[in-house]
Amino acid sequence: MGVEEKKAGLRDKEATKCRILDAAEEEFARGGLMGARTDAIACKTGTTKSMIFYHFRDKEGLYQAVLERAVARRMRVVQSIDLHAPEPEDSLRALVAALLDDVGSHLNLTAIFMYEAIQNKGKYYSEISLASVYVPLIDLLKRGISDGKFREMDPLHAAVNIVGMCVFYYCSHENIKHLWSPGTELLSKEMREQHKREAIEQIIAGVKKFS
Amino acid sequence: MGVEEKKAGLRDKEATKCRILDAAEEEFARGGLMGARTDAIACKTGTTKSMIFYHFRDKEGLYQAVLERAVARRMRVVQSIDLHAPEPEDSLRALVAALLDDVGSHLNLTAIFMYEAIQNKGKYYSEISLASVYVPLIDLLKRGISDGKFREMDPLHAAVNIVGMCVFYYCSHENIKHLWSPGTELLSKEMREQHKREAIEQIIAGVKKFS
DNA sequence: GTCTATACGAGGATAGAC
DNA sequence: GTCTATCCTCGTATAGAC
Repeated sequence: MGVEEKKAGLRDKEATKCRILDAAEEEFARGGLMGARTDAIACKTGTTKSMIFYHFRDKEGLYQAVLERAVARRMRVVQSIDLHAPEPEDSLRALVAALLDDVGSHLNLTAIFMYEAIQNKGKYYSEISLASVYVPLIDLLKRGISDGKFREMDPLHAAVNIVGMCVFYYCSHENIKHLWSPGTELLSKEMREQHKREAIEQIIAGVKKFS
Repeated sequence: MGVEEKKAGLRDKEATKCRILDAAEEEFARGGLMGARTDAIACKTGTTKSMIFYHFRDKEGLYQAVLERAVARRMRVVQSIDLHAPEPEDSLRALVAALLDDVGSHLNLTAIFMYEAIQNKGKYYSEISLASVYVPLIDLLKRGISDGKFREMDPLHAAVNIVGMCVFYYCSHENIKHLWSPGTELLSKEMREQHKREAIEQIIAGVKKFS
């Protein structure tokens, strides 16, 4: 194998797999497992369909690989947050902010997670990977409740509702944009920042105890 | 045409269309426009594929018809609520409760709306139909803010976030069920009621002004 | 208004050369 | 490890009989 080829990634196994995964991520984000077309993926990679089946066995295998990489990424974001600040509110703000940033800057993954939920009913990821995102949030809410800083509430429902608030704007941005004045780009830096501020305040207000 | 045939709905145009729409609703809820298969729809109706194309021209036409019916239904729910109660909080509680009941008891429509957002980017419904659901909520929030009963906030973002909270639980129920103790059925009457209570309290707390 | 048969293209997957 | 050619099923859509 020539060095030039390796540099260009043309005959480098890992580089090729990565390129396929990137292209697949885009395509699965468009239509989910069912809607994605393998030729579309192949087309975007610059390689051929055969490479997909060679490296990932079949469409399902590719999907699983995409999903695993996506979950790992999201997991890293959640686990990078310090959840033991003295005030649970501060940790919650940090966690939600990080989640919103990640959701907003990786729209493909956000769409894929939503598809996985409604289309495949979570079949393709383990309970562990889902829990790794929710459990820190749930634990944080529990701590706030027992500290008397948060309302009495069911932390599971609250956590799910919080995640829902974080992702819904981004899942439906093309859909709801007409609510704003014409031409408003919901994914612009300014709008994303505004959404973050609004969502955080709404989430905090929703769980905080005002006594 | 014999009366018996008409009674059984076998040669009744409207009855047949309705049966197709019902079956299509189920199928589109499974995989969206892209993922739905016309044979699956035909199979569920008891009629044949040809009937679908006869009555609705093509798959897209059928999808549009399903969506229109769905939007009309949701619109009726929203418009049935009295949004001018003296206390905006009371109207908001009523609106959210009605929305949650409708979302939870028509899961197919809920999934279809989500698909329409992420898969088709709202292409298949008019701006008007979307607005008809959001605008009453937005107006209600505006009233609450100007009355000094709700926090200072952007009513558009808040409305989107509220809808997100209402639908996310139901969109991802199969996905998140492992967060609860094994065997918990998130769609049971009890869990739906609990989710409604929790969501309403979280939503109200999220917008209310505690001065 | 409904059914059967079928055209035809799309899409997932494989074989085998290089 | 990569490419070309190909197979074959599935799925949309139509034609035409009843």
